[in-house]
Amino acid sequence: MTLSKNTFIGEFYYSLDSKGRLNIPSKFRQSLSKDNKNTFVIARGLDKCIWVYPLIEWKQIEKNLRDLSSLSITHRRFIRNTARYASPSTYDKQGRIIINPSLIEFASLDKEVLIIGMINKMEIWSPEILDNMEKKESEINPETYEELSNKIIL
Amino acid sequence: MTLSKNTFIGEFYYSLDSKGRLNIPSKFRQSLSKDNKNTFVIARGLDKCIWVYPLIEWKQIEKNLRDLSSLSITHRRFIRNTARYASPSTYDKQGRIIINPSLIEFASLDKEVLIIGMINKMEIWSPEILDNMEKKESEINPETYEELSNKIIL
DNA sequence: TAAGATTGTGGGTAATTGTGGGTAAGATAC
DNA sequence: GTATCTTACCCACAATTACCCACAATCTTA
Repeated sequence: MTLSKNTFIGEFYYSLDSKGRLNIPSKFRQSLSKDNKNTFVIARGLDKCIWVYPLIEWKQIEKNLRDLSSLSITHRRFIRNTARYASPSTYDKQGRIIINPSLIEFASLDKEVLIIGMINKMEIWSPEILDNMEKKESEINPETYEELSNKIIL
Repeated sequence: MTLSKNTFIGEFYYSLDSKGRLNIPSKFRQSLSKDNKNTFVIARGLDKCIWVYPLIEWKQIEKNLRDLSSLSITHRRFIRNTARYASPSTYDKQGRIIINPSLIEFASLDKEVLIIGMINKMEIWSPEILDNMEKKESEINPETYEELSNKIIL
């Protein structure tokens, strides 16, 4: 069953093969709308992971980036860092995308890889790296948590 | 008799079979609205149990999560922790959903399972785990009741 | 009370999915 | 122009998942 279009939830352990190919979970493929043209945009995450956007979602980000004024140094740097490492990737008939070597290195990916649904995008992690980060990070800031609990009723 | 739509009350002891299938109580199925498309979303509870949302209820959560910006690390973590362990499950002609192994492990489920109606969702418990928790936890703090009394009229 | 419908539980079969490798077309370097 | 490397496409196969049928126990209804 597919829920909302272009929305991803769940976690999946998949393997990155010797050619740098990674399967997109079937559930994720099914939730994609046609106008994505079987294409994702792959980029550096803000954490030590890879972000994979459906084309449509990425276009929205591009639109938002356009609205940032380059007069601000912060804006310039943000746009540069976001756009610089992004690249499109169409999946093959088996449903696999190719992750380029520089991103594999950035996320320290090995053969076993963890794919996490993050609503508007997916994240690709080295399981070890994510474990370490979860341990290292302190608990979620209580104040922000309060703020979130007002917005979101679980 | 079914009361309000997509609202669950009561408790039921059911069994989890060898394929990880769990029957949804008939009473709960009857109270579901059509637009749920026979689908639930299963997720980690904040306690050591599993939360089962009707599709419609979950979509509201997704919508709220979508409005959080990934620029905030707290938001990212919140989205990750919420979305990661969630997965959709459509029930079969017998009215059963599949609980995936990682959630079964998380909630320490054995064959006998307790399903509790929690108004907007249901909870799935190992009866032993719930007993232990109830024993360990002291009574609900009287002050907390005072605070609640401002929000809820019984 | 008896007959029929509904419900909870179990298992078998067919379709789908994840993964590996081979081959041909295209790009690049010599 | 040829040789080497890269990239996209195709096929194969094992493992998992989804779908179907069966049946006993319970509940409903006439």
